[in-house]
Amino acid sequence: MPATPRPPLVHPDASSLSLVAVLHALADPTRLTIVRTLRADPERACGTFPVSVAPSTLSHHFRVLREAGVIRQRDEGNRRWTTLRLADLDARFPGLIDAVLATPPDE
Amino acid sequence: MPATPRPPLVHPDASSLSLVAVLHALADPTRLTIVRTLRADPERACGTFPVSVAPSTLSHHFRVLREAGVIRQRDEGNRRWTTLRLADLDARFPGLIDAVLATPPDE
DNA sequence: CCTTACCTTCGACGACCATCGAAAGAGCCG
DNA sequence: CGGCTCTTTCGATGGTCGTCGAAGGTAAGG
Repeated sequence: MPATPRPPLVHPDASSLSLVAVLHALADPTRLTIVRTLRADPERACGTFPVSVAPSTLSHHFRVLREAGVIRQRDEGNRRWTTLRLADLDARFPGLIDAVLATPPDE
Repeated sequence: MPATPRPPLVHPDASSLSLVAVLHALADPTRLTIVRTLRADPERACGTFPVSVAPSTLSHHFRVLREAGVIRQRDEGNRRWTTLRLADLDARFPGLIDAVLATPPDE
């Protein structure tokens, strides 16, 4: 039995993003840390984020962000690379992600 | 026993608003309708919002918005008037509330 | 004083959420 | 093949959320 390849990641279209879903995805401290980290470093592997939660919990947060359209992920070998969908977000909700990212942490 | 007057409403300072709390307050369809209605009409009584939930549920949503610093409420006679804290929000999170309000409903 | 209007609080209920550990899949390398 | 790394899925758990109805309290007016 041949090994099945990784199932392709699903990402919502840029034009179909839901405001409530995006706001909900951003309304969590851990996910906000992920988004802020991604702004500084455009592409990171999953295991390299400065968050203190279990790997399975981190995977859950990536799924929430991905299904809301906040991040895009692609597989390369053993790693899953993550990027911010900055242009898509700004086209759909102009100024929103900039306003969120302009606020420093711990405030 | 004399009747006790209405307890004063508590509102967080403009400088102490939490980004996560504001995003969470906005990440709900009913509360988003309240905020959008308030943009068109600067001051409304609680019972005059075009939402289809029970009065007790509406009261709950007002509390979430008020404690996050999104709205301000004042009592006058029997009615409770609600306003958007637009200036406070824009001073604390520049562009955020504008970006949210720029997105039309049902999108 | 009694009634009506307005809004809130309380208690309850079902749904969802953030979190974890255990297990497993896919890829890479010796 | 065998082991190691990276990441996900599954099941469970404790907590929070949105919702409602019932009850209550304040205000205004007959």
